[in-house]
Amino acid sequence: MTLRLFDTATREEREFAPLTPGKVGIYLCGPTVQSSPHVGHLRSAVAFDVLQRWLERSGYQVSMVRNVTDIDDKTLAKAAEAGWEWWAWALRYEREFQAAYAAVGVKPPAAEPRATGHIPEIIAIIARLIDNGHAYEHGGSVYFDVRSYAAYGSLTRQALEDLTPAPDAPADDKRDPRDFALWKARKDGEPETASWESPWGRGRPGWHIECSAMAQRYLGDEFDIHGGGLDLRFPHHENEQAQSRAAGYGFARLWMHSAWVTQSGAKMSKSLGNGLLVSEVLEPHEPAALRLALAAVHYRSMLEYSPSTLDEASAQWARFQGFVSRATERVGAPTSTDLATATLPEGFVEAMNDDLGVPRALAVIHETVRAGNAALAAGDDAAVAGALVGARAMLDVLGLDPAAPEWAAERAGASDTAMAALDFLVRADIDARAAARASKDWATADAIRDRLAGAGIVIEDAADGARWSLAADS
RNA sequence: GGUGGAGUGGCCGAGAGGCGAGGCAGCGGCCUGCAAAGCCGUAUACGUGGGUUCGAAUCCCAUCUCCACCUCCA
Repeated sequence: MTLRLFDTATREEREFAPLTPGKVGIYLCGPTVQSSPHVGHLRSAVAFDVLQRWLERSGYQVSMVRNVTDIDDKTLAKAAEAGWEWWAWALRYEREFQAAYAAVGVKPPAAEPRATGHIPEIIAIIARLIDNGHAYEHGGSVYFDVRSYAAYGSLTRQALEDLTPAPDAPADDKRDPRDFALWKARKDGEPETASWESPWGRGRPGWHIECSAMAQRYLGDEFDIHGGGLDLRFPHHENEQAQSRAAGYGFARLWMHSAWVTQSGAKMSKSLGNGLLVSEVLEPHEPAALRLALAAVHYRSMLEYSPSTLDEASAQWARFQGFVSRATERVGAPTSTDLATATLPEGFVEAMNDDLGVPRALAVIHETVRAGNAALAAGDDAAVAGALVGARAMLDVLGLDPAAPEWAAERAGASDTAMAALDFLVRADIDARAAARASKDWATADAIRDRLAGAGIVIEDAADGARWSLAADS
């Protein structure tokens, strides 16, 4: 069975066939870096990170391009208000986004281009659109002529006459009120550094044209997948597609859109004031639990976020972690080759191939972990080893292998040497407790356990002796 | 007004004509000195009203409610 993906443009699942065999080019709309990232931003990033990991596991070489929109009206306005240079303001938030992505295990993209670094490419496309009659200049600004392009509205199935006017310029300046800006003439009061020379005078690019230019620069005239949040479909993606295709390029062959995070049914967003900052969520919870919570729901379904969401994810994460560490202690860690070549359960593969069915894939992982835990209790080491390899390989596809370096290090928040030293100290207490238990001195044994618990160290008794671990953060 | 999406057990969430996904919480049991972890078991679930069908959460009709995009938005 091959991978099938839901194409938002045709609204149906389609068999995925890359333009170039063995390779996949993906353009993902990244953040507009004008304020701190919230949980919703991470959901989109995690969803496409899982796509990348599944494609890679399936043998493809993936070029993921995720842009940074580092200039726009809001960035300029907010920076001015704060007395910052706009570029310093943008970079500050770009760093916050990068840190947030990294925290939840999103792989760094192959390219992370900034809009302001691609002015020549942007100008070239605009010039081409003017030449072929799909764009026109007025007062130093350039607009896309929506009526010149018959397919306008096709991505989102909207008729031109049903749309409300684009508000990015006075209607008088445009041939049609729904025309949108490709190039914005510099306005009085805007910083000199926020404008560039162009055939139409100084100015800066419109939002949509940036993505058309960067996608083409890194992925070519036509590429496999364009992704982004569902809220970008219109006008952003509709306009991107119109520009690029009107300019004569094939552009994206398939569109994927991730749904958003809701709270009490309402979309999480800054403008509604219900945006939950990543920094707030990560304060009491492990990043891996946040990633699990965001990945666990199918990417096209709304994800209802509540205070218990992270508690539940933490519990699941502890279950995965517990099995992996117990099983590893018993049968040893599989080699990276074992993990890379492991045959994944059929149910898992089918679920992932069916438009990334992570919820069903997760169910298979739970089944594997349950079988592994049972084998652990039964002393069936061969079965334990099999379950360990399988579970880790599947979890890795979701970016959630507990033994992967990013999570293993995060868990302890300490280096290997510090952990070894801690183990040496705790071991003495465990031995003392074992002696007390041997002589049925339960009071002493419990006192030792309680004392360790007070220090955040959890003791678990097993048939072959006690083991310790650090308590979960939450 | 236009274009879409959603209503599933206490909660989160899959599924999309016929064996009650999975997780979290709860309850009972096993294990344990007690715990913890783990395992086993445990649910009159599919917004409402009709209809089609041997059989519907899944199809059809009607209806109610909620959400989103058409402003910046992942």
